[in-house]
Amino acid sequence: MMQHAHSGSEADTLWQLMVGLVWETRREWRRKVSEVTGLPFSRVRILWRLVDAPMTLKQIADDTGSDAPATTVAVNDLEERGLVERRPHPENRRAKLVSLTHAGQQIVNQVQRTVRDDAPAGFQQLSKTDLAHLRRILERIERGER
Amino acid sequence: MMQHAHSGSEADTLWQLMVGLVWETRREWRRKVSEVTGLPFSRVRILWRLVDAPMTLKQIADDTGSDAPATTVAVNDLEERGLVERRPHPENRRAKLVSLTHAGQQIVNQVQRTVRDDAPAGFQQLSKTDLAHLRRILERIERGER
DNA sequence: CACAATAGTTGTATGAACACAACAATACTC
DNA sequence: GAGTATTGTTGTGTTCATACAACTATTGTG
Repeated sequence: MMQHAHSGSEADTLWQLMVGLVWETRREWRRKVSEVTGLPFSRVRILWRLVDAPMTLKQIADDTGSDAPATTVAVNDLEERGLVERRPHPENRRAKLVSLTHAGQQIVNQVQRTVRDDAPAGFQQLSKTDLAHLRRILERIERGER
Repeated sequence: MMQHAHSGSEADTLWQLMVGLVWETRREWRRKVSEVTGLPFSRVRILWRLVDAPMTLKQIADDTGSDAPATTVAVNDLEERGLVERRPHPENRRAKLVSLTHAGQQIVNQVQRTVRDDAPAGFQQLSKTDLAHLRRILERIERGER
């Protein structure tokens, strides 16, 4: 388990603890997602973000932390695979809206169906009360996020 | 925010929630760690694991999920930089023990000092009671891990 | 209208991660 | 002791991620 010990507040300490729990499980999960979809993980990540609504390339770039050229390449890749399509932006002729095709949506569904991301063993040992506490706390953290 | 919605148990749902909170913060954190150390993240990861005790290459490989050749290359790199040293294993002449040098330890210290990984804003709004709950629950999860 | 800013594209280069084949040295097992 | 398994090394190739330069088209601003 990786330690990120700091001399910060209790909140920071607990954050490190939480990160440690989550972090090491992600590598295997990513690998499975790639395996199931036959796509690089970065591509699946984009599909995921498009589920809610179409996005411009700029939005995708900002959201994924990659630059414009990388985003163009990624979207080209997805478009050539028929998972995504570019459409003109109704209000800005410079921009293009990228949206999921049916096939793209199916990929996302497939991942959700196929790639189990079960809670680690320790989770299963929590009492109902603890689970309720945890839910309340996590939701509070999430609400305060921004 | 990425969604990993499943139709699993409450524990799994909360796990998804926790993963979502942690996941998106890691990219930037990794970038900073690499920037500060001048090392690929995979190298720092190995240094981190050596803080507690020396490990054999086999152990490092298993622990990081990479294969033997990749581990050899990584340790070569770290050794050439003087951050790590190979010593014969006292009980198994096939194996070698990899341990941190003083310089290697300093890199780890430097990361801990330099790269802040503060808890997200929502954390700061938790009451003392909630923090205590959270600590207890996280520790329980961690103990039940294996 | 001239100029700057924004959105996207193309091309190139580089570093990182990962996987496999082939091999050497040591340890274990029948 | 012969055969097999373990530990580590070397080399090679592939895929991914990332960053930058140079460019077009459109929009906004003085």
